[in-house]
Parts: sequence; structure tokens; C-alpha cells
Amino acid sequence: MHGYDKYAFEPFAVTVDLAVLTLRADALHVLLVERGQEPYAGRWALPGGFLLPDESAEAAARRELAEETGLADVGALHLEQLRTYSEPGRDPRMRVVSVAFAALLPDPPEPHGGGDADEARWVPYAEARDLAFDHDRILADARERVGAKLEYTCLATAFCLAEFTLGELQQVYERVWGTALDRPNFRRKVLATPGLVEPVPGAARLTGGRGKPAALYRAGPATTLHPPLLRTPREGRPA
Amino acid sequence: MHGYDKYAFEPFAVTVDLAVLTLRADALHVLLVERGQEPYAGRWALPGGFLLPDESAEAAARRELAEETGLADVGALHLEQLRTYSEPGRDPRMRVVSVAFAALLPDPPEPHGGGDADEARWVPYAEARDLAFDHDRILADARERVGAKLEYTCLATAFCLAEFTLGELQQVYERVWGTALDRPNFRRKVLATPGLVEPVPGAARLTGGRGKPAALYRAGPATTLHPPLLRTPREGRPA
DNA sequence: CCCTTAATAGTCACCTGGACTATAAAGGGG
DNA sequence: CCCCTTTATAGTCCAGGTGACTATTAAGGG
Repeated sequence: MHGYDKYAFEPFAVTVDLAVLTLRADALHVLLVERGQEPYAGRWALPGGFLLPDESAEAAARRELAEETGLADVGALHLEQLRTYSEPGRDPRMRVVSVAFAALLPDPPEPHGGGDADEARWVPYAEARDLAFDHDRILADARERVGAKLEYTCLATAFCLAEFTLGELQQVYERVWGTALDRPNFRRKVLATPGLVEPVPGAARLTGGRGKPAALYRAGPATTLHPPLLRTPREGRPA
Repeated sequence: MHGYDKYAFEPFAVTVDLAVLTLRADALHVLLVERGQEPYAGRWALPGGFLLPDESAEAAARRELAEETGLADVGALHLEQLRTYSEPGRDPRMRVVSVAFAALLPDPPEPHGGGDADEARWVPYAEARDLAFDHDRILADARERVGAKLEYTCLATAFCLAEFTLGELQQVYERVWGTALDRPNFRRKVLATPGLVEPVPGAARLTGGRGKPAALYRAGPATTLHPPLLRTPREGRPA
């Protein structure tokens, strides 16, 4: 960070890559775009794009997110920087340094191939394999990071709408972790954590389900979970 | 990540910034360099530098680390990518995107201003304030990340030499977290965690201390702590 | 020779969390 | 219409982890 004037330096292309995650049909899905040109033509890839000259990586990520999903209120979404991928050769055409983000969406809108002609689609996480570039690794890192943050932060509510049931919140954990949780214990833990959720004054959900209607909750003011909600390290490979 | 050929893109200067942390005289210290030129001339800054054309950010970080510390076995040190800082204007001269790393050293060698003419020094973390650029924030992020990873990983041994006592390991936690831990409870927890530490076959440390000699341990094969060693969220601001 | 210092051993109570059973409140099919 | 399934909610029991604390051992120093 010192001695700029004494050294020549190489300019790099800087991009953002987005792992946009959501729960759709009770399974974790990721937003992918189909590449129309070489390299990796016909392969699926994470959405992304170049940084504009006067834009931070976070701003670029939100801009790309809005373009790809067509959502208006992108500012409210949870966006989290994962890490930066800078290996030479990760793009065969040129040297590209890419800042990767994970974005969490509650209600998945049908994507429209916004700024780009490439088709965008929600793909189940389990089927999102053999992506272009190093996007397999970025996607895996995104899921691992989100899964880890579910343990000790209130991140799970970012997958839910403004009002949700505890069953829906539990499904967030179960779908991201790929494990089943005991319902009474999950309920006890969530309600015992101060500030995690607060009940909606006078409402109970009736129409949708076939069982007893569930109470509705909102996200509370808390941001961290003390003590955390640990995923038990069981035997068996993650989904 | 698609449509390169259809868009013009801005080239950026890409650097790495290093928060090199160690325990020196029982306090957390960070390696700083004094800037000899504008901007921020005379101010302290984190060491760092530009990426070379065929080098990843991790490789650049290790190269800079070797230059600044003069250590030979930089490959063995724990190096962890923090995040990337890309706000426009963070460097008044030009647009610079910086990938920040935290490095953990066991035995602090006297730094020699290796590749650069600027003076390098170990500075107590508490006194490392008003750094150049956005390095205050990078340093704070580094400490927070390291402190958090102490909870659920075996990172603490990265601050220790190959053989260490449980008291030294406990001091890692205490100095990074800024809190005091109960010695018997810490001992019980560490020894109960399988693979965290293993005793050195037939040794006990005698010379240094004034109390009962402590047994020596090595880092074990484990990388994570299950269950974690949580810092209790007490009242009072962190040091 | 005692006093201080630090490591090690052990105790006790509380609380969390895993496993499990029971009850309540809806819809659906015969 | 009644029962059966489904889902939410309530509650119990117990093992283990951990905070707080006391006791003992083994060094060095005045």
C-alpha cells in the first residue's frame, strides 16, 4: 500500500459474481444464467459483471442483482461478500479478479434475462453442477458460508417473507443444512432466543395448510444467536 | 461474468493489505509500516502491495509477508482472506481494489524494512489507531474475524510455537478477546476436545516460570471445535 | 523455611439441548 | 358426520457442557 509511484503495476479486470439463493418448492435453489458464447458456451454460470468506474463491489453486486432478478427493492435483500477469487487462469481470455457475493431472497420471482440476452433460471442447488469458470467452487463456498452463519446469526429470516411461521423458519435450516430438525426443540430454541422473532399481534394462518394453523412471527431486532443453534456433526455426507 | 466482449470495462489497480497479528509481551500486536510519502505521509499503515501479473492474491500476500517480516518459512503461517475493500475514493490518488488478509505469527521476529524503505514496527493493537487509508477498519475487521474463529476453530495454535503450554494457549484467547478466562475450565475444555492438542511425549517446562512447571503440548489434527468455545457476551466494550 | 506463584485436580449446580410423548386444531375421505 | 391424517403446540426426562469455586502440587524467591 506504499510506494505506488516507484512501481509499475498491472491493471486487472474486476468483476462481481453472485450466488443468489432462495427456497423454492422446499428446496434450496440458485439463480443461474446460460452462457451464449465462448468460453463455456452453453454452460450455466453465476450471474455477474464488471465493476463500473465509480462503484464499489457491493454496489455492483446490487446492480447486477436488480438486473437479473427484476426486483425493485434490492436494497432490502441480504447481500454478503464471500471472498475474492484471483487465481491466474480462472478466465481463459484475460486476467479477471472477481469479488463473490451471496444474496438471499425470500420470495423467488421468475427471473427475466434483464440486462443480458442470456437466459436466467432458478436451478436446484443439487443440480447446479459443472458450472462455467470456477463457479462450482464459488457456489459451494456460498452455501457453506450461509450454512455456517445460520448457526450463530439471525440470517435465516432473510429467506422468509415479512411474516412467517416457525415451520417455515425451520425449513430454512433444514433445506440449507440438508438435515432434519426436531420440531419442538427448534421451536423452544427460537422462542427462547430474545429478539429473534416476535409474534404478529393477532393473526394465525389458516388457509394454506392441512393441519393446525400456525402462528405468524416477524423477524426481531436481534442479529446474532447466543448461544448458537449448532448443526450437529452427524455422519453422512451433506446433500 | 458473461458478455465480456460486448462491454467496455475499467481496469483497476489491485493490491493486497495484510493485518499481521502476533502476541508479543502478552499483548496483541500488529505489524505496521510508516509511510514516507503522500498521501498519509508519516502515518502508519498496514503492509501491502500490488498483485503481480501472474500471481493470485494469496500468493501476493505471502510474498509481501515474507518481504516485510524477513521470515523464511512463510508457507507454514496461517493466512486468511478477510474481504475485499473496493469503495471508490479509498485511495485519493487512483482507484484501488484491495484484498485484505489476516496473518498469524507465533514468534515475532524484528521486522526489517525489506522490500521497501519504509520502517516496519510491531505496534500494540490498542495503539494502532489513525492508520492511513481505510486501514483502521481493515485492522478492526481482522481482529473481529480472528476473535470469532477462535470460538469454533483450532486457530489459536497458529499463534503458538510448535510446543506450547496450556497457559500460553489460554493467553491467546485472553489477549485476542480482551477477557479473562477461568484456568481450570479452559484446561478441561481444551483437553476434552479430541484432536485439539496432544501432549509432547516426555517433557515439562521448567526454566522460565516461577510456579509449577507446565506440561507441553502440540497442535493436534483437529481443525474445528465441536462444541465451540464461546466468548460469553458480557457487558463492557471490547478492548 | 515459609511465602508466592502457577499448574493441576476435583466438586457442585445450573442450563442447554436431544429424544420423546401428549394434546390441540385444522382438512379430507368414507 | 365421523374418523383419520396432518401439523402445530405443550411438556417431560435426562445426559452433557460449562461457570464458579475449592484444594492440592510443584516450582522459585526472600
